[in-house]
This record gives sequence, C-alpha cells and structure tokens, in this order.
Amino acid sequence: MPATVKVESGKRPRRETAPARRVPPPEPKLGALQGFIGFNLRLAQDASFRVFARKSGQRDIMPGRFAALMVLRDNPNITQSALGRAIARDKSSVTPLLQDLQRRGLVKRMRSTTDRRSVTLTLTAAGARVLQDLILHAREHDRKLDEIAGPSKAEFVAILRRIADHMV
Amino acid sequence: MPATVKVESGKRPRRETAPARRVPPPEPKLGALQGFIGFNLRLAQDASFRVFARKSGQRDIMPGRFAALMVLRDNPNITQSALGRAIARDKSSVTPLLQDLQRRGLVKRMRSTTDRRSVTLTLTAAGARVLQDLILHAREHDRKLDEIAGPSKAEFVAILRRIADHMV
DNA sequence: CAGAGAAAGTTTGAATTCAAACTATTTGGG
DNA sequence: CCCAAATAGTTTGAATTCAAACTTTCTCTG
Repeated sequence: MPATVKVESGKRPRRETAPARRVPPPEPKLGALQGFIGFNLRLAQDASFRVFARKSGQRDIMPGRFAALMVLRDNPNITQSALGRAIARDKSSVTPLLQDLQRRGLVKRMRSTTDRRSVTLTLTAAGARVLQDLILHAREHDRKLDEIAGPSKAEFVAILRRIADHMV
Repeated sequence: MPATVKVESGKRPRRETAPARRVPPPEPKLGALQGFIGFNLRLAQDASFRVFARKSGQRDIMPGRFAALMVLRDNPNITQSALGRAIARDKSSVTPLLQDLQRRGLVKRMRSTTDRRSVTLTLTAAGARVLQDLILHAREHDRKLDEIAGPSKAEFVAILRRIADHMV
C-alpha cells in the first residue's frame, strides 16, 4: 500500500490555520514614546555615537577614547579620578580604558610623586599625533551635527548642558 | 605644577621624592570638548538615563524596558524584529530583553501562525499594569526634562529627532 | 602622632549591547 | 516547481560600563 508515502510534500502537517495572505507587516507606531525627551535623547545619542565610531573606524577609537585623549591633552598630569569625573565615567571604567591607551603607546602612566596612591597621566608624542588626527574627524562629525541643529545650536547645547548638570 | 618640593618630616623610607605641599588638584578643564555637540549629547543622555533608572528603581525596569513595553502596548502582535527597529536595538539584544520580560510575566510570546519564523508579542494584563505605573514615573521624569528645556522644548526635540534620523 | 576614616586605583561580577555565525522558514526567479 | 537568497530569531563572543569590595596611601582629629 502506497499509503505510507503521503507523508511529506502533500501538505505540511504542522499548519492548522490557513496560510493567510502575505501582508507586509506595517512598521510599528511609536505612539506616546515619541513625545518623551528621554527617548529621543537616547536615539540621537545612539545615532551620533555610531556615526562617530564608524568614521574614525580605522583608528579603532571610539568617542569615549577621543574624549579621554582630549582631556589628557588639556590637563597634563591629571589623575585617573579627575579624568573620570571630567568625562563622566566611573573610575573602574577608567582603569581598563587607560590600560588600553597605554598599551597603544598613546598615554604614559606614572605613580604621582606627591601622592603615591595616584597615577599621573600624560599624552605621549604618538598620542598627540593620533589625537590631532581624531580632532579632524570629530570636527567634521560635529559639523554635521551643527548643520542639523541649525541656528538653534547654541540653545540646543545649552539645554544639553543643563540636563547633564541638573539631572544628576 | 611642579608638585615636587623637598621636605623633611620623618623619613618614610619608601619616599624618594619629597611630599610637597598639599594642593587640592584643580578640577580638569574640559577645553575644546565642551564645544562638541556629540560630547554634550552623551553627558545629557547619561544623566537622564541614570535618573530614570534610579527613580523607577523599585521595579527594576530600565528605560529600555519601558520603551519596549510602550511599543508593545501600541502595537499588539508586533514581531521581535519590528520591535527592535522601533526602539533602535539589534535583534540579538531584543531576544534576551523579551525573555526577561516574559520571565516576569509582562509579555507573552507565541509563534506566528502566518510566518513560523516570527514571534508574536503581546502585553499581558500584568504587563499593562506595570506599564501603567511606569508611565507615571516616565511622565514625571520627562516633566523635569521639560522644565529644563523650557520654551525651546519643541525645537530641542525636533533637533534630537533630526539627529536620530539623518545621522544614520 | 596614632588611629579612624577618606580617597585613588584595581579587581570582580553583572548588565547591556552589537556584530557575526548559525538554524529554521519563507520568498522569488528561472 | 525548486533551489538560491532573504528573513526571523537565537547563540556566542567581545566591548563597555557601573557598583561593590578590596588594597594602599593619605588626611585629620583628638
């Protein structure tokens, strides 16, 4: 009896309900979420971050690394804690960040002579060179943001600063 | 800042260089960094996120969870991919996020009847209740942001949206 | 000047996220 | 109709980050 053959191809035994017409599912509505500043803040930061990282991709330096190098350049002999405060990162995040920059030869770390708990940080010549390059990328990146912000840029940045300061 | 001045005091055998006068190290200058929109964007997002998470702390629901629940409420039977697109998260981040929400009983996941690859998501009654509560917190949180933004809020949000959309 | 407490860094553990590789299913072109 | 390519979701690995615990050193009070 060929009865056994009916097994496969005839019908997929697993589908109980009708296949239903192929309707490309509509993209979801964001609804009330769109009105929340916090949500829009995250989307914007995310987009900005991603573009910066992609652009400076060759150098493999993310925005956070760039910020650290900038602070190091403008504050020779700064300590790790102070650096962390400046770029708003926990000290336990600063440690591996600096180990990486040191491994790349961009930063030098020395025990402070006045406080043996602290580490004194300085940009190396190589670090200054890399930073010089990154600044060009950062400026171009920020120019795009400037364009998008338009004439309200000053007020826009002022609000961002107030949020960072007053939200704690 | 020659922190080194030689000194007498006792003789801690380990100290070669002098202790030097105690100068509270000046807080670092942010310098050019302050002018970059991208940097300010990160600080603001960070602050906003942290406050939201702390406020809704009891429920242990971070802003990302809140956004997901909102989209689920407004788009019944949405798929994971569509959700990910809506809240700008990779599908591989959406998987564990939803497993967590399911484990908490806030979301139900079912294989789609029309496309057996997809998962169909719906908010449970418990999920709707929790969301209801979270919305109150989110509104209060955003009210603070509104205050900070002041009368420029509309333009501020418009810029954030343009950044999210046009930076890609 | 001695000891309590603060501060700088490091380590460890957990959370979040992306990207890439993989599985299962569906679609579309020849 | 069939197979190549696309798509949905999961898994895995790496990166980033915070918080808490810990070590070492410093400060300050009594």
